Amino acid sequence: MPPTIKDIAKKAGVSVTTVSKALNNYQDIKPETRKKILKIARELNYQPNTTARNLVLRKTNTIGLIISGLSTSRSAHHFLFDVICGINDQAYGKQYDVLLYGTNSENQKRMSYLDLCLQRNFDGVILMGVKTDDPYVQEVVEAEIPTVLIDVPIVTSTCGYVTTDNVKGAEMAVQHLLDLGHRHILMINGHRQAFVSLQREEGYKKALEANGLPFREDYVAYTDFESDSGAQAVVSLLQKHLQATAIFCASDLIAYGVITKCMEMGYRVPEDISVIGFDGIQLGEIMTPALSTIYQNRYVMGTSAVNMLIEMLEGSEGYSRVLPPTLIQRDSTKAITN
Amino acid sequence: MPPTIKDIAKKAGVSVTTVSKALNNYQDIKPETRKKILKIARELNYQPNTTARNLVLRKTNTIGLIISGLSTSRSAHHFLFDVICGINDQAYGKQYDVLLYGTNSENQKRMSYLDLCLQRNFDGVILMGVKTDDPYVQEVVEAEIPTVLIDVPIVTSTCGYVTTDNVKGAEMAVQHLLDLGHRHILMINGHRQAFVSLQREEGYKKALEANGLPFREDYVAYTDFESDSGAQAVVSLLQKHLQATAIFCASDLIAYGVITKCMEMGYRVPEDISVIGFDGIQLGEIMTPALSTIYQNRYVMGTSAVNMLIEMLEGSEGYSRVLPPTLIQRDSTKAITN
DNA sequence: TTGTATGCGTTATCAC
DNA sequence: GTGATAACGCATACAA
Repeated sequence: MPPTIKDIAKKAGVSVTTVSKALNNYQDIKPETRKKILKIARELNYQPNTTARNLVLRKTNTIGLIISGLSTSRSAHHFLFDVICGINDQAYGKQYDVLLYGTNSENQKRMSYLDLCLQRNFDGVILMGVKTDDPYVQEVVEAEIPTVLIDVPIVTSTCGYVTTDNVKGAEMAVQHLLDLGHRHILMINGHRQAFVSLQREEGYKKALEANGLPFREDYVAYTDFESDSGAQAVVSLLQKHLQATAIFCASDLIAYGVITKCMEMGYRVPEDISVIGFDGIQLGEIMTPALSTIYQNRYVMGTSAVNMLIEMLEGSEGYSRVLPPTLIQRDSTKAITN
Repeated sequence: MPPTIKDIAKKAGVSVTTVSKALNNYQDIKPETRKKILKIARELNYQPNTTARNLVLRKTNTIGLIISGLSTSRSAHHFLFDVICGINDQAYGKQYDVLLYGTNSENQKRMSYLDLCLQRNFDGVILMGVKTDDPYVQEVVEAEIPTVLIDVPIVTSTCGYVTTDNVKGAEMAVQHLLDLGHRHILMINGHRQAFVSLQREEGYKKALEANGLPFREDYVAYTDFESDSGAQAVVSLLQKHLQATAIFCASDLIAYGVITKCMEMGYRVPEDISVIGFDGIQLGEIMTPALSTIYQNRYVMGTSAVNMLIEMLEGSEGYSRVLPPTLIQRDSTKAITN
């Protein structure tokens, strides 16, 4: 049994009230008493019981980090890990604990968002990985528990979100290809249940139209963000559109699958076809050819989310924080030659 | 304010005891009473307050996942993420929560292992990423808190560990090179403060000696497991040992750095020099040439750790679980030609 | 089968 | 300055 304030009180010959006050730096305690109490606490190696503390203070100082699709997605870690690091570091600095809770679309049906949060007594939560048609997307606004969403654009008095400017990022990617002279640019998107897919497609469209080019639906294919499905998608897309000279991929992993498959099919990248990705994960540097891509700062997404959540915990309303993407030019894109 | 058992009791016209018992499936409750109570609980959307529960039960059902070097290491996620997924999945299935706690060597000095665990009221902890000279390595055995270490060989009544058989894995890697005819095999190891480095070096040594070859200290260089330092280390090592035809690297990232640098220096891989890694991360498939390596099942390390911890929580003593590595042959190793 | 009383470790109120 | 005492929400020994 670890020592409690009661043990300290007994040993010091004072009441628990006095001990509690001394330990919590109240000013109405005689300096000598405080000193004595602190000394005994140190001797006993006293550590306050967080559970008891949480109960009476009605605050757990705990952030629920709810991640949908944590384990199910093979590719998740490339994106998630840095965000988690950012969250962890920032939470640590602000004296908050992080409870990791991995879930998926199925489990979301079994336990409601509100129930989950109520049971765990989260002060607030950071929610990521949810799809547009996941139950939690609706429930999060009704629950009225301070929540920061990653990459899901919802703002209410208790909900905010942080995301990269995906529209802008996609525009930059496509504009980069246009600047290189490409006119027939395909897009291999993620799945339609991801907000970022919609946004990146919008950016793709905007860039084309800003340059007087038509948006063609049949230029776009959908995948699950993984390399395998990217590879699969590119085959039929390229066969249907032999005039294409460039491909914008909604993730670096898609781009990897696409490039590999293109080479298999006899295309040279970037000589015959330029490919650009999205994310800026380490993989892109390592591939041959090194991948041109749009970088999003995942670590900052994490720290921003924690900061926003804490602001909300202190009374602020939800808002949005949209981070700027960056174009990274490497070897998978090249000016068109003819 | 969320509803409590008191609210239910009032509404049902019974005592809180009855409610508590009904909710916890005690058998000495009249079926109708139970039914009524459950109905009201559902109506109010009652969720038990975990904090209060933890306090009285003296059990938090929470596993502390303490990771040293979570953010500091650029390469961490390749290894860590899968372990975390395994831990999360298994803990979820066994009704345990996972509190993520990232730390580093510095912070370990500021707050002792015991204090950290006492404050958070962890039932048990899974500890990973610690170096041989980190404070927690000593403190973990004194703390007497059920702990499972990842890749740190300590067994006491309250400590166990899970690891890959690194000696065996290294032997397999080196034997693979020997089988291909290589006789001058360099090793680029991780840092000396990692247990796995010591073990992999031992395996390297054993394989050489089993084949009647001498172990030469000057054939081994040390790095921080990252690609950059691998690249750096290989330069001087190769210059000193021009007869070398193969390199065993203690991580896939080191191998990547090594291969890149070798090519820069004009070597062909694997024609002039064979390179094998350790870990089996996705990067290896993507590199050119695709990396031969030793695969360790990180997800199972995670699930095993949770299982072991729960056994210990139920009274079992600490033990060790050593998982088998697998050789993956790809394109970075080749039979010697001369 | 149900209720009363007590305690888990802490903080807060208020009297002394 | 200090100390009873109640309260946080829940579980349980024991009495009824």
